[in-house]
Amino acid sequence: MTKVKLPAVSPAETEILRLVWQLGKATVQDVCDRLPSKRKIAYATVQTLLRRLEKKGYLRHYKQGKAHVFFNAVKSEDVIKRSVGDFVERLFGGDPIPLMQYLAEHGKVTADDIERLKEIVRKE
Amino acid sequence: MTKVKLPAVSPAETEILRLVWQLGKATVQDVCDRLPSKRKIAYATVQTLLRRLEKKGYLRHYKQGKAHVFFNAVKSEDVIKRSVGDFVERLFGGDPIPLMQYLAEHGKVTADDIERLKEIVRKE
DNA sequence: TAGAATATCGTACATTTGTACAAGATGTCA
DNA sequence: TGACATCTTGTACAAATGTACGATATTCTA
Repeated sequence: MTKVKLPAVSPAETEILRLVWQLGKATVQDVCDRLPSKRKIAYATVQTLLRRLEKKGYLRHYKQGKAHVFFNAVKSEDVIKRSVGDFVERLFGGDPIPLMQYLAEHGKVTADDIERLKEIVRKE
Repeated sequence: MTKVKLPAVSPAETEILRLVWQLGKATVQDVCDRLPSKRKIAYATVQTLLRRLEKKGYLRHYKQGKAHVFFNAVKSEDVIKRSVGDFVERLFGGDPIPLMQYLAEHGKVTADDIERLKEIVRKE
């Protein structure tokens, strides 16, 4: 297997990476535009984050006019797997149930949502 | 309200904090002992983490013999709320459902677990 | 085609984080 | 009481993180 371990994605990087996933592909400007208005962060900062994500191997880019268009270079599943795994490990000692309970209680989760989860679990 | 915003808890700190919660109260040694055997980390490092957690306001300690016994100083709920909130925000844009789905698929979650979640949701 | 926009690039820099050694303080047991 | 085992304290330090300025390059547009 050719699985080279990628460097960890920092929180701020994660935030940006997610937006790129969401957009499919995106320039620095695109990402800036999609940032929640609360989140005040300079264009240059977003740029640095994108650069770092590329350097770490999570993104790539091609040029379009003078702008760089970034796009995903790694299955987002993989990033999620690792992030969630890490997170659950540290905060819940690896047990996902307490996290799900917490989310059920505090996230706006409906009975329907749970019903759908049941489907998922059944299919294993 | 007297809610002073506490400094963020770093990942490594979170790991340690959780162990203290689990133990109720704990000396440096106690924490070291409960570390998963995979996790190789020096006594002194654990100590630093505990010191930092205390400085940040998450822990306190009293003395017992020559050792410091650390204990929780903030409702763990609060820490969890913030950590999970942050995490979900960055990786899922604030929507808890995809995370739950991910967990349902990849965590070892049983139908029973889901049933219990339903109870929780119902009670809102 | 010159200037206005808009991008990237190089660089910087204060903090935070993760990790830990060395020295000094303190408690314990023979 | 003195040696031994333990602890805490002070301190260090490299790497990662978050944030961004200034200079330079590249495109439009009037």
